[in-house]
Amino acid sequence: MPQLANPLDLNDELSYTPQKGGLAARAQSVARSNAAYLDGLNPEQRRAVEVIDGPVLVLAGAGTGKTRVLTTRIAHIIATGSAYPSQILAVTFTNKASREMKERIGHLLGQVAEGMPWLGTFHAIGTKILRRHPELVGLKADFTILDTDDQIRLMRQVIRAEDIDEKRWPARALASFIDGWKNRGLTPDKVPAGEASAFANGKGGKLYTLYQERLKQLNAADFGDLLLENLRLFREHPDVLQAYQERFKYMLVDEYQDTNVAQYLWLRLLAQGRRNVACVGDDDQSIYGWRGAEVDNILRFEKDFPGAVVVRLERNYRSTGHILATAGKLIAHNQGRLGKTLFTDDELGEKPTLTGAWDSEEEARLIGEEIEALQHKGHSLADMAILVRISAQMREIEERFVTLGLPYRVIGGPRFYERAEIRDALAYLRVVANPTDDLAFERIVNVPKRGLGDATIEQVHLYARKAQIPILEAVRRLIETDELKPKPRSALRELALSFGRWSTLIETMKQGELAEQILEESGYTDMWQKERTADSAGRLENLKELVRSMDEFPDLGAFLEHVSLVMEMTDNSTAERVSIMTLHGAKGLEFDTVFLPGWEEGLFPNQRALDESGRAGLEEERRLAYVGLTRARRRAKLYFASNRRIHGLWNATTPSRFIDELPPEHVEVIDAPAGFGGHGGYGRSRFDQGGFGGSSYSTPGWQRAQSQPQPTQPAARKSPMLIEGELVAKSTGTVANFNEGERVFHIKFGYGAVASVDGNKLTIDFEKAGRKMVLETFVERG
DNA sequence: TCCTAGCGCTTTTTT
DNA sequence: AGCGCTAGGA
Repeated sequence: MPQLANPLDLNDELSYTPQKGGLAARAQSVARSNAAYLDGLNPEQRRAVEVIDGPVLVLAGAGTGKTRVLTTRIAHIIATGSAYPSQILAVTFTNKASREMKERIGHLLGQVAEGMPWLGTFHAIGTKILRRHPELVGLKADFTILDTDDQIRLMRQVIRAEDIDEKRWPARALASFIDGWKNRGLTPDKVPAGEASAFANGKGGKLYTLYQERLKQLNAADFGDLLLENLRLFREHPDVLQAYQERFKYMLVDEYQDTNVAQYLWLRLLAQGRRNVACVGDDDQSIYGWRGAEVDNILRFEKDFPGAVVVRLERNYRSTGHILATAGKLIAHNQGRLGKTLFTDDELGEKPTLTGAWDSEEEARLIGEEIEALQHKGHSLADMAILVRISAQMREIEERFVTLGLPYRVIGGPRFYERAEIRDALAYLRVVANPTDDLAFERIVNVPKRGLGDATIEQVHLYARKAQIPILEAVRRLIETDELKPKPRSALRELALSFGRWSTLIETMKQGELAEQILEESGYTDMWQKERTADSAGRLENLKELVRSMDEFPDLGAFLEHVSLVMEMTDNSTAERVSIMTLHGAKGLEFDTVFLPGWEEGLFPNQRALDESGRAGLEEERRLAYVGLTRARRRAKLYFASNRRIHGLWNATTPSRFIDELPPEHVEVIDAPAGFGGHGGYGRSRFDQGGFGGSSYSTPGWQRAQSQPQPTQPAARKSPMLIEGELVAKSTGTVANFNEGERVFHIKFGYGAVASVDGNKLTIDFEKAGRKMVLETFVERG
């Protein structure tokens, strides 16, 4: 390799000699003593591990030992002395995946894999590279990484500066345009003209350019830039690219089906050097098309790398036979697959079950009952999960679990570092660590309230712009003049002095302690203590947790870097709980029992996915269903409800088309739910109806059935339906079909007049609630 | 400058 | 229904 000047001199690590007793040395001795790590691999896995030279594509179906192959392959490369750990590039999508991989490599080689500096997420590795050559892309080494929130605030500024109506062209929408472009590796000059003008009457491209300029002024990069700027770096500086191509003797990529264009280009540039690249993925589990992932990347791997070895992993070690057959039949309905058929030697096991519920509340109740039943049989709650299509489904399930006292945990809810109080605290710390971080400063300049309003902020902003200096510096200068009104002036002086003081403390104080002092002296803690709302105690608790976690890092800078790249807090709670999460969140996980509620048209497949992406959207939804089913080791339990509340309104729903695509011989249809309304069957229900001991008929569907006819509900149910029929017959009566002008009564909105009729949807002018659109089934003649 | 009533939106989520 | 944001008034 050519001699390169700093910081391109990569020889430091390339000339590395294995330390005595270090990772590589140990691994080599493992290899010499017969490569025990290869034991237990099936022939395909073994091939995926042992073919280390040249391009390899591993098509790894769900549960076929993908992670094992990846980690063993790394171990093998090291153990055979083919490369040092520091010469292997291994990329994942999530921090979780890279953590897991680090751990498992450590296990394989008998110690923690600290010697793998280039194992990480795309973004972490992109950042690492950028921090080595920041000046080549117009940044400084301490550049700030903006999260989505910062990003949108900055775009809002840009939009306002251009005098564009924010109502019509919200920053959020611009953010998704720009994100989309960055995902595709497009710098402002490369965006197709048509797309660039789609936003804000032709100003989209200009806004993108302005936004990028602002980022550079602020010495900041957003998530997209972490990769995009790498691409620019590699393209504009071939010597740098070459140095990395030579450094990375072997490359491994996890979840290759999820790569977007930018990531693909990045990988391709690096892999063009030695061509020792192994991509592992499953086209059937590609569920991130909506955020730019290109399944095509996996489909065209063989074209990009002629002569690539393709290995299919189809032996499934996770699920029992019926489950696998069900999932396999479902996914076979997709076209354009690379085509894998999973098989297992495991027993057939239990058939997946399908249960129809009256409404979503009953669905939640049935799930709760099933969980309790399993629990009584000795199953652990930790081995069960409920996988939903959208987060909104979680609420009813949670409510039910709270009623039952069933411990649960929601995975992937609002994230710790995204909570307002945490972001505020972090903003203080960011300014202390880097006084030029304008966005952070602006965030907390008036939090807690210091009597600084828009007018003052605007004034400071203007001054800073004119003088080309950071805002905090502008504040320092302005308070020496008499341009500010006395009150804001003294407030700003106080704040500037505080920041000056805190900055000097960095050297001497441990970061956690410093944070505590800052939160105290700034009045931030006070602010929440004074506000006695329901959640203020929780917020103070979060702040404490933040301070506590900070000291695990060597210094403030390391902590902040961690926060911006790893937006999650490690959850150490080991308590035994049922997990509730979205199907997306479940990828890569597995459970003995998986509950899959909400298999209804419109919800799953999701109507919006269908509307926006048509057939491709439908296929992605189907892959999502496949992912859901294949999470189950022993039991998969599917549910659909006939009525579901959407945005507050009850809607009649039909079962998902995916249900019809399941193989009947492998699925058990649970007939009438064990207890319409709770316990026991028909007779008991009748008894309950008398109202003794509290009626368990509390579902809206039931209440509705009691109050009015249900002409739109097909009489599909068996015994419960009969009861309902009886009740329906007893209640008011006539088949509802409303005419304009008719006076009606709605249980919630009261009396009103029908303004127009559209199928079963009525637009009604309510006397109290105004004009609303409601379903016909919710009103009666008044 | 701060507070509040009203309006509009609402899939999935990582980094 | 529920939330967040904005505009407009005190």
